[in-house]
Amino acid sequence: MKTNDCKTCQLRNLDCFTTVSSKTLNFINQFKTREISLSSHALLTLEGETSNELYTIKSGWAFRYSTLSDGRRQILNILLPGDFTGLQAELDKPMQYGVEALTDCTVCVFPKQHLMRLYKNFPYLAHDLTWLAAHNELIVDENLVSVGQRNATERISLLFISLYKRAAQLGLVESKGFDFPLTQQHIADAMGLSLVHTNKSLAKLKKMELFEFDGQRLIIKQYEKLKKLADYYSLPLRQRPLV
Amino acid sequence: MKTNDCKTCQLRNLDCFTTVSSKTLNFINQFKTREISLSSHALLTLEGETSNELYTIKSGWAFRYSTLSDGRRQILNILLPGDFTGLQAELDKPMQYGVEALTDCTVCVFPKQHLMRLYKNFPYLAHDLTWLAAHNELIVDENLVSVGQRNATERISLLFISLYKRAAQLGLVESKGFDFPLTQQHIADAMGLSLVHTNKSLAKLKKMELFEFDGQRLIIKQYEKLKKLADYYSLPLRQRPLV
DNA sequence: CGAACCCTTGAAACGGGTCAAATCGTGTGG
DNA sequence: CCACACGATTTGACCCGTTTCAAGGGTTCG
Repeated sequence: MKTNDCKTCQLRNLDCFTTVSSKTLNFINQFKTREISLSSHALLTLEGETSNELYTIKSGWAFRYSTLSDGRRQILNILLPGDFTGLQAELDKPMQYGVEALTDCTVCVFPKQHLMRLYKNFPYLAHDLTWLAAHNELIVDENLVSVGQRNATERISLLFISLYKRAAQLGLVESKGFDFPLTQQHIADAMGLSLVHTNKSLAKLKKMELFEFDGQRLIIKQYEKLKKLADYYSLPLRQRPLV
Repeated sequence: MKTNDCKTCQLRNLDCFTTVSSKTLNFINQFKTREISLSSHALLTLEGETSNELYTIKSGWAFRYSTLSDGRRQILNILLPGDFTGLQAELDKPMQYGVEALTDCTVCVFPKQHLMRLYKNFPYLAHDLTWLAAHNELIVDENLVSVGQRNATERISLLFISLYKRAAQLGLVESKGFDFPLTQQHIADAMGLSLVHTNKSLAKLKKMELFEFDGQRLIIKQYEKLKKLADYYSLPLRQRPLV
């Protein structure tokens, strides 16, 4: 048994992920070419680089971003364990975005070249991949609504609510709090705000006692109020595939 | 032969779309349950509604949008002929977004229920579907970068450049111009700007002679300057699947 | 002890939002 | 054929949220 065998993957024990047949699991296991360990701030992929690989975050947090030529950076999506990325890019074409680790991460790597083998032999898995691609878009959609229509405090509220829910699904939340590796600069870049204004908006929400930071932990003190402020309407939760 | 036979679909004559085997084409043809004719302003799907269908725009323009409870609306993506939507939503779950026609449209409808049959028997087609889902995300990504990082004139420039390229691919551009059914309110809602400021920014770009309107036609007068202003780096163009 | 990073705060400038009103079609009904 | 309504576009004035500039303080780590 390989040390990094998919059969023993801790994520599969979480009931937010679907279960798959052992035959499928075997395939995933041999489809996976390797596992990467990234330390915080390390880059998984570069903008403009070509990549022939697909990635699943096994542990840790990362983010997908895109920068303009003058350095302005937009964070497109925060990646949590179980999240999948790499499909957006064309084989042999430079990618429009990069992926950077927020914490130490382990990432499972799959070759794009053999993707058709998956589609030919594992239609259910293929269907899952499409689901994941569509689900990723939904998250970007949500971000776009925030950045386009909400003001600073609403955006931050929504970000917190949304990450809270995703973390909770993964069993990362304990007594209303979870490890939160984003700096204020990350929040600013994700929400299309300046650092200074992000700081002031955070201070405002803090004074309203909607949340607090305990070191690196974000504690959601008043979930319902935060939700209302963000005008949040929940995405339907269901089991999601893990590739 | 059905009147709306996929084999005679005009879109397939465009060389921006991949060709498929006649067997596959037959399947697509019978997979399609019906065709919808929408008039301008008509709603294809409603926010919060459940839909068990997938849609391809056959002709006309439409847009996907999401609104907050107080009425603020974000346009997520403009849909042109050949564009595909509906994957984002879960079967039996309410959708987060609606789709509205910008012009008179015809839309091809496929049932989500029988999607697995496609995955089981047409792996290449299944692969195409995933590609389409990922490609859709790329467009939303691009919008998010705009809305998050660019100022008003940059955003509008990018929107025009991006629609120009998409229209050109479809053979809709003639002597630098193409039919442009968006109102200034649409542009505002897509770019996260107010109507008034959109109008003033448009006036500014118009005075710089970067573009002009000739009735409903948008004419790109200085493509390169517009591109530079938008800090545009082009998406790789390749043939794309048409389902 | 300094270097690097992150968070915090104040003051001033500005881009974009809001309010209000006029103009310009374009289509409709009397 | 004119009158009117309605939607879309313009324009001006004012206001406010956010950005920018600047500086200080905290913490970690070599």
